[in-house]
Amino acid sequence: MKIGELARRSGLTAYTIRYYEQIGLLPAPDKDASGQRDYDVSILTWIEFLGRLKGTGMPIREMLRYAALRGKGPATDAERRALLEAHRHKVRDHVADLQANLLVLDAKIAGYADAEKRIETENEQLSRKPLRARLTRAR
Amino acid sequence: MKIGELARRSGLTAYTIRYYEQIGLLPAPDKDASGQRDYDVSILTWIEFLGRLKGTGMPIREMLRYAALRGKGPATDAERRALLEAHRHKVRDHVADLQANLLVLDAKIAGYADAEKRIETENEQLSRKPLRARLTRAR
DNA sequence: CTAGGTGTTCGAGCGCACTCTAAGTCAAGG
DNA sequence: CCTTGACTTAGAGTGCGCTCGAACACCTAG
Repeated sequence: MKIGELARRSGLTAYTIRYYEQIGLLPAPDKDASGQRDYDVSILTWIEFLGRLKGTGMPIREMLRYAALRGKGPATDAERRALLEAHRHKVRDHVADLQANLLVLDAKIAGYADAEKRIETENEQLSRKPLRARLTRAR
Repeated sequence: MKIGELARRSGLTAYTIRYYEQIGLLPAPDKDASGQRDYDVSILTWIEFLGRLKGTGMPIREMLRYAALRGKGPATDAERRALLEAHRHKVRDHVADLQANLLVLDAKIAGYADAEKRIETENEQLSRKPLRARLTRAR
């Protein structure tokens, strides 16, 4: 698989794929006779996992640590697991934070909704008499 | 209140406070005779609210839109409310996303845990005989 | 009177994660 | 053959949100 196809299939741009390779997040693939990158499909699994880490806000530096451990083989399993667990903790905290902030946001929105209602009520009260007057006059 | 105290009380740095003022996120406060910023405590409420928006990932550009509406008075209430509601939607989606990614992370971690258990079991099996042998010899 | 601490402005610099430009190579199709 | 399009490299540029440096002004305590 050449870089263009990998880009299409992974959702990354070719630029990003080369960048990830450059910083060591993706392993350097084999190159064909004319120097073009030739990827194995298995890279997609790794990219997808990286996407999960990124999707949970893991900075690239930390993904690099994980990638480095992975490169060293199964002896690093425990360390990798610890890294993921630590990250999971952070993400959970972050989610809790978001939810707390959402509550405040909800309250603020509810405040606007109330204000709107009060104004509607006032308008009703203001228009009740003129409305009747109009109807009366209409007869 | 001078900028240093506001920094302490708001959690922002003085640098950030000036920056926020510069981009229009904070209103320009009165200046005293020698040109120093003199803040009203009420600014703290606004800063705290900005913190909530930031805490939910709202980009500064959007906070600026909100701040601008706020500056135009209560006529913009409906628009402000709409802005907040749209943002709330995004945040909720984001939280859902995070949680989905967390599930994948959990599965990955569980995978490491399983691998570890399998190895422990193997070690147990490998060490069972020698262990007994040792205990037997110890008597 | 002077040293230290806090404030001022303006513009430059930083860390992150890409994103793109330039100049060139190469394979396949018309 | 020649064009087209996908690829290659090194390095520059972008957008975001700060963060800091330099040079200077001012107040307060010793």
